[in-house]
Amino acid sequence: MSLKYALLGFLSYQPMTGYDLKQRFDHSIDHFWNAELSQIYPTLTRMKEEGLLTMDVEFQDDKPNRKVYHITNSGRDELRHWLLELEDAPQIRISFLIKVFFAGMLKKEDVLAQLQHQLALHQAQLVDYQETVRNHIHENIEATGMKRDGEFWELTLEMGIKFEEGWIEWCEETIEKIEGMNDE
Amino acid sequence: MSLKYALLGFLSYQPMTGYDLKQRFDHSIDHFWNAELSQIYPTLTRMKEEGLLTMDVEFQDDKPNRKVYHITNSGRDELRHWLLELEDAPQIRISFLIKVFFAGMLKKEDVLAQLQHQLALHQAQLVDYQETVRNHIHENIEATGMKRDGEFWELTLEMGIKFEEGWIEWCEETIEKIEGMNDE
DNA sequence: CAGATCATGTAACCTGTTACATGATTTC
DNA sequence: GAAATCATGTAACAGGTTACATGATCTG
Repeated sequence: MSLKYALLGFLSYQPMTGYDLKQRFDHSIDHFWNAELSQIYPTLTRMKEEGLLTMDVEFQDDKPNRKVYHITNSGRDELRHWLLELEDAPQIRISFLIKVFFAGMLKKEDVLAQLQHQLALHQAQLVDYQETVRNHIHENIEATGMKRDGEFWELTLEMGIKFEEGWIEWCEETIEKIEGMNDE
Repeated sequence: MSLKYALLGFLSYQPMTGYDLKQRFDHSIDHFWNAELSQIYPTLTRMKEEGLLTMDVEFQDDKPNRKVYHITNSGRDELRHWLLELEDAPQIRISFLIKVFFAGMLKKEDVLAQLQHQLALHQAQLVDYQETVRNHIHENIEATGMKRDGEFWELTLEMGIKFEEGWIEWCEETIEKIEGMNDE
């Protein structure tokens, strides 16, 4: 249940609603984690029941009331404890590689179409990281003055960029190799 | 439902039992996909009901009967169709990066311990790919004579290696950066 | 006038993991 | 004597996605 800890993490910065948290996910950690509102809301409710959060209601006439969640000391302890737990290597699931694995039954041109498509996706993703995501992070650092934390935010972005660069290299190398195969 | 297509892929090579298929998963595609027997068995049953597979029972006295699954023409069509569908960029979930993102609240040495742990895991994984997995693939190519297919099997391994190299580089760079930070 | 933003949720579904059940044979 | 191999499964649970429901205000 990593979602819980991501929520605790953001709430350790400041009290927020579920809706606010979803925005933080979209703008800061989308490149390695995200969640839908339909998952966030019930999770916050459960975390409140567990004593990790408290909730204040801000009444609104025109919209549903804002439910502002605050982290408790117990929540802070649990977050800190989780952050210190050594993490296993992530397990990978890439259905695209299943396609590559069984691509022997396809014509060269069909495999190449797949690879060129992936290449384009990863090139676009890389640009998005280097521009949009990087800007979001920098804006956040300036808006909050959280310089030390910001260094860690940037490190996660660097990993995202490294991933995409790896994909792009592999796609390019693979396209060349396949072009060199004889299509018996 | 990529599991279905991975099963169809292996069964397009030759008829097999669920147990055999699990072994193929472990030895060939574990670095980007895997499944438990408890998921494979019911999936095969369902695929048979869908007409993608047929089943022969080989009676055994001492062990449960072997249920050997064969791919049907319909199964082959569905596999081929899926292989041609352009794939979206894989979505990533790396809980370790949540830890990095919120590492600002930790002491330098605690963050470094995490990173050194990850570094070691990825170094070990890389060696495993370069040795064990590569050997499995080569043995399979020799045992089956599937040279053209084998080229694609190797390409997926190359991607696994590229991933691990990326992780290792990032860990090393990150460890240096963090060592250079002042721990206020 | 359509679509995004704000703001909350519930319900059904899909995928995958863990635990449990059985049991003979082979290997260390 | 313990653990791995062969061979099948079921049941409960966890996590995440998609669809549905509501509704005002703001933006293009």
